[in-house]
This record gives sequence, structure tokens and C-alpha cells, in this order.
Amino acid sequence: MATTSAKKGTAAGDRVRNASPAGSRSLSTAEERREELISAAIPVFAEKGYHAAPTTEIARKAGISQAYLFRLFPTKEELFVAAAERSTNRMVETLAAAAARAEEQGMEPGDAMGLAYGDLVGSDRELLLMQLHAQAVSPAIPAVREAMRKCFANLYALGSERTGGSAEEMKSWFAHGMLINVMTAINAEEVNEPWAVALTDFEGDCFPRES
Amino acid sequence: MATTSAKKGTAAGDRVRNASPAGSRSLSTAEERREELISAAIPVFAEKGYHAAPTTEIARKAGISQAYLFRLFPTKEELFVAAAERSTNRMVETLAAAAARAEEQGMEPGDAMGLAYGDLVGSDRELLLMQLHAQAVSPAIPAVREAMRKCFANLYALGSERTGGSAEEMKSWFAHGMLINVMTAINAEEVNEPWAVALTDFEGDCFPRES
DNA sequence: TTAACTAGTGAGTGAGCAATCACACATTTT
DNA sequence: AAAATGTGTGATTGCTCACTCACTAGTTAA
Repeated sequence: MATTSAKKGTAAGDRVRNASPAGSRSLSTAEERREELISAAIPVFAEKGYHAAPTTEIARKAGISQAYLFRLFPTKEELFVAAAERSTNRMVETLAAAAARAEEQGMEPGDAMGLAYGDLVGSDRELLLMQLHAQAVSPAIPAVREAMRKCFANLYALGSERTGGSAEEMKSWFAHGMLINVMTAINAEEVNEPWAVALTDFEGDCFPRES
Repeated sequence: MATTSAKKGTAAGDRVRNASPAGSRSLSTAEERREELISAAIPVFAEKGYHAAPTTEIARKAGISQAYLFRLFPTKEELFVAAAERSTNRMVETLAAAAARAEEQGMEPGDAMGLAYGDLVGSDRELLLMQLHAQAVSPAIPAVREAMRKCFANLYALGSERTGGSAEEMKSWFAHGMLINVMTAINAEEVNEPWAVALTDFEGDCFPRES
């Protein structure tokens, strides 16, 4: 009673709950925690991969106990799936936004999406590594495989409705995306050999020079 | 002394050593064992990935004790690197052979290599999965990253010397290879949706129809 | 007030795994 | 024959890790 008292909120009770401006608040507290947990999990999974990422580390980063992690996600696998889904959704949304923005400005949406993917990968390495690890465990974990398939389905739908690209063009677009992933994984851009220079020249495809 | 005696070879001593026909025998016995061990390791790594593959299972498949595994390869990591190198080399050799064979027959080596890659992947799923897992651990294990880079360097050299392809063409060739890997990982060919059909149509690229 | 529920945790538990050690058998060398 | 070297193993060890349990404290409902 004595020792473990003043420590939490700074004085005033944190009975905030519905204090958000608009008043519309759909997430339960547990749901919020789950979202935070996913956010904490992504960098760890991205860095170490599914099997090498310890739940203790994820819980610590999220600021909760490991025991509570397992109450929020009954298995590590489910947490990983959630992290993979979050990542792939984020990616699709970003590209969709880029395509929409480009369309407003009269740009080619295809080019804009290619550009946006390059940006995404350059700025958000985590996203890419998540994707890589998710692909690697896909043969072993059906739910992850399913998430990856959905991701491809969404991207393909997005791409073919925005750019009226042929199947062949779409395939090439995806193929180059996969190449970017792999080249980033092996850090090819820091290698100064012909193959590395050629295969990491991402810009050449879809737009002339800056803007 | 008493209990652990009659158990090993069936009567006749196994003093075979240099009994091979041609008599030329360069591999030491330990070296042979190492090769066998790598052969046993590849399917396990391919199926489960680096972290999830237990050394006990690999040793059992190779028919040796786990203790001896660690004498032949001081760490699991070194064994994985050896397995990755073997896989990538095998791949390069296969494609080189296909290109050479094609050149003899007056075929386009580029098409032949594309075809050969499709065959390779179709027949030897292990190889592809090894590649996938090696890519995934590349950020974490420098030696693996190095092996992957060498693989790309070799393939690129092979491709550009056989087919006088431009950098752009080479890039496209690699990109489609990476796409094949990923589509195989998520078993896209069993999905009956437009994206899956389009993205798994490997044949379209490089040759008209059978032969 | 009290009963029911939800958020949250410290302290385990049991299993699996990479790596080690002490030892045995076989082959080669001297 | 004896020493040295190389091939091979069973039994551990020390540790990490996913997951559990028993329990506390805050919040809501009756």
C-alpha cells in the first residue's frame, strides 16, 4: 500500500475514456492496446523475422507485460498475422492514395504508383522487411499466406482499375516490385558492381527525373 | 564392455575407402560427410527456414549424431551458409548448362534460360524455398547476404555474356524471376482469381509454346 | 455496498534447442 | 606394438522461449 502508490498518472485520475474531441470513440481500451501492440511488434518482426522475434521483447517495447500480450493475442502466430495484415494494408492504402493524388493532378497513375512504391520502400524499410518475412513463412503458416494473397489481390485490383494496364504490364509492375524487395534485403545499393548498379536502378522505369 | 559390442556393420568389415572404380578419390571422408550433411540440411532448411530448423532433425536425416554435426560445422549458421551456397551454385550451374545447350542448338540463350528457370522452379521447389529463406535472413546474417550477392553477380554475368541483353532487359529478367519465387511461396497457382492467373503465367514471357 | 467484469502483472513451467564434453572405435604412422 | 590422429557418439548443460496460473486493482452495474 505504501510503496507502490504515487507512480501512475501525474496527479489527476486518467479517467479519460471518451474525452476525445469529436466524442465518437469506437475502440475499447483492450482494442487500443492491441493496436499499440501491433505497432510495437512490427519493428521487431521486421528486424528478426517470425521465429527469432521474442514475445518478451515485443511486450517490453509495447510497455506491457508478456502475460498480457498473450491475453491480447492468444498465440504469437496470431500477433504475427495481425502485424502482417497491418503492414500489407498500409502499403495498399499508401499506393491507393498516391494514385488518387496523381489522378487529380493529371499524372499517370501507373507512374505515380511506381514512384510511390519506391518512396515507400526507401522511407519505410520495416514495411518491406515485414513483407519479406511474411513471404518466407507463408508456406508454413496458412493465415499468413492468406494475408499475402489478399495483399496481391488488392494491389492488382487497384493497379488494373487505376491504370488500365494489360495483364502483361501488371505482371511486369509486380515483378519489379519484388526485385526491389530482394535488392533491398541484400543491401545491393551499397555494392559497386555492374549487376548491383543495374538491378538497383529503380528510378529508370516509371518517371524521367525528379518531378 | 560387455553390452555394447555386436551392433555395427553386418559381419564383413566396411574397409571400402578407395574401392571406387576409377580410383581417383580426392574427398576425405570428413569432407564426404560434410557434403552429405549439406544434402540432408537443404530440405529441412527449405521447409522450415533457418531458425525453425532443428539441428537434431538435420543430423538424423543425414544419419549422423547431432554431436558430429557440430564437429563438421562448428555452428548452425555455417551449415546454413554452406547449404545456401550449394543451392545458389546449383542454380547457376543449371542455368549455365541450359544456356550452353541452347546455344549449340541455335536457340536464343535468353529464352532458354528463362525456360530453364521455370523448369527448375517447377521441379525443384526446395531450391526456391532455400533462396527465399536465405533472402529473409540476409539482413541478419552477413555471410548469407554475401552468398546471395555472389549468386546475383554470377547470374548477371552469365546472363549478360550469353544474351547480349541490355541492363534494362537483364533487370526485367531478374524481376520476373523474383516474381516467380514469391508466387510459388504463396502457392498462387492454386488460386483461381484474375491476379493469380495473370501473375503466375510464367510461360508467356520467353517462349511460344512447348518446344 | 457489493457483485461482476475488465485490465494488468509477477512468477513460474515445461519443452526444445544449440553447443559441449568425455569417451570409444578405427585407421595411420612410427 | 605403441603412439597419434581421425571418425563418431551418448549424455548433458545451460539457456531461451512460448505460454500458463494465481492473483491484484480499477471500473461498471445492480
